[in-house]
Amino acid sequence: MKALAPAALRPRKTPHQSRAKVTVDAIFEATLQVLIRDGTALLTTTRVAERAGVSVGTMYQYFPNKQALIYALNARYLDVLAERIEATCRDQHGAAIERMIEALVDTYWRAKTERADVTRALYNSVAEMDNDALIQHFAERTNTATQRMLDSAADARFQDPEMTNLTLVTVIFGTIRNAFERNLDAQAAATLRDELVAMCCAYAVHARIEP
Amino acid sequence: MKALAPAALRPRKTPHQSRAKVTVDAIFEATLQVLIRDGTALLTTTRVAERAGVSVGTMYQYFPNKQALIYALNARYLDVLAERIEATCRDQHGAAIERMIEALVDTYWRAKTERADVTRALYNSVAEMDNDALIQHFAERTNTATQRMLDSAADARFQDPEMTNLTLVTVIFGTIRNAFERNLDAQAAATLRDELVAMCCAYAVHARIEP
DNA sequence: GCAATATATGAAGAATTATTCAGATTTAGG
DNA sequence: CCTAAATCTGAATAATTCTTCATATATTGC
Repeated sequence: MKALAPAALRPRKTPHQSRAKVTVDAIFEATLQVLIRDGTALLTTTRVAERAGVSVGTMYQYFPNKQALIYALNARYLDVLAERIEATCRDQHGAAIERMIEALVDTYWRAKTERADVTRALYNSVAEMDNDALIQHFAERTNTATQRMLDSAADARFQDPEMTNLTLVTVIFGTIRNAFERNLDAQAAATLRDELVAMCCAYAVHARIEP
Repeated sequence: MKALAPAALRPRKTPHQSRAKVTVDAIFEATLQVLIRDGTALLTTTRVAERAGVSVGTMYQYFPNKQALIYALNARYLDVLAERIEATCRDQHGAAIERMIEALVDTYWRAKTERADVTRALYNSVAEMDNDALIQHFAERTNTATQRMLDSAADARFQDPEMTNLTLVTVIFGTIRNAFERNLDAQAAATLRDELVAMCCAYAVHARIEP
């Protein structure tokens, strides 16, 4: 289900032996750590290799260039995030609309918050590459999942289900990102989270076809 | 009202003669154009100087380093944006809550959309610097403006005005950014915009103290 | 145990780029 | 018109960094 990367960013080869898988994982983990500790500007191939405990050449065996490495790291992250969202949608299949919204906000909020350093590091890294394809792919995946969930709501049928879905996901994901950037204290963050849920629930209820 | 930049990013000197002002403006404009045409990775000091029609040395007369240049460019952009938001808030002082929200969404949406290439270029450029101070300053300015507007609403008084304000601006700014990233077609974008307004209005009406 | 294949090494090469500074040119003000 | 201050120039410097490749080591399947 991974997004197909642009030619210049596609991995060179996929590891077959188990030690190679360990190596690639180490490289990913090292990249993330360097990104967190030193930031995008200081992310060099040698630094990554050093931290991963491998030589630079090894990195170039799997990634054609530095960009491809960052691209793959983000693809990996978005893949996990999309999976979590899909899981939430499956869990809430057939539930009440308000529970769906609560669960969706909860999942996304947690994903962004629980490792804030990772989130921040990856947000900052995307400038290094053409991330349109990634975002587009992520949007399609999550849209499909949330749409399917919404269509199954026990207590609601919508006038324009596609639009209701688009509005909800854009508001939820956008708001959470913006909240994240504001560095709110725990108190304000928690309240904002609740307000967001309430707001989306009120919207969804109004967007229903009158029962 | 500009944010005070971190020491290492502070401009070296401010132009006094008129030709110097022209130069600095040309440098800013050139930076923006290179950012739009070639992207962050290809933004080099020589390229900027070339496009601005000045020598590299001139650039270093006003900015201690490349980062400072990008920082100043973003500060400039956010300053204009904040001014536009403040103007909108002043215009709507004492109006009905729904008009306020409509106007706020309109202003921010327009600012992001009307020069999408600029918006995109600057979004991508922020990874090159420590932009926390900028975002924080921007948030404070706009928060104050919208709070003052909201408190003056002709038809509403709120239980928790600060929280209502924070929720509204976070939802509005966050949603618009996310919508922008989704590359929606004009049709979907327009509808989403309307839905956002409706959603915020419904929220605001519910957050009122019962009249 | 032995090819064949996969994986790892890291010094060397090539290219790019940020930044400086000593000197030239222009402007302002008296 | 003349001096001091402001502004501009751009070749040279110094440092960094990506990427390659010939060689070495490890693993697999037979």
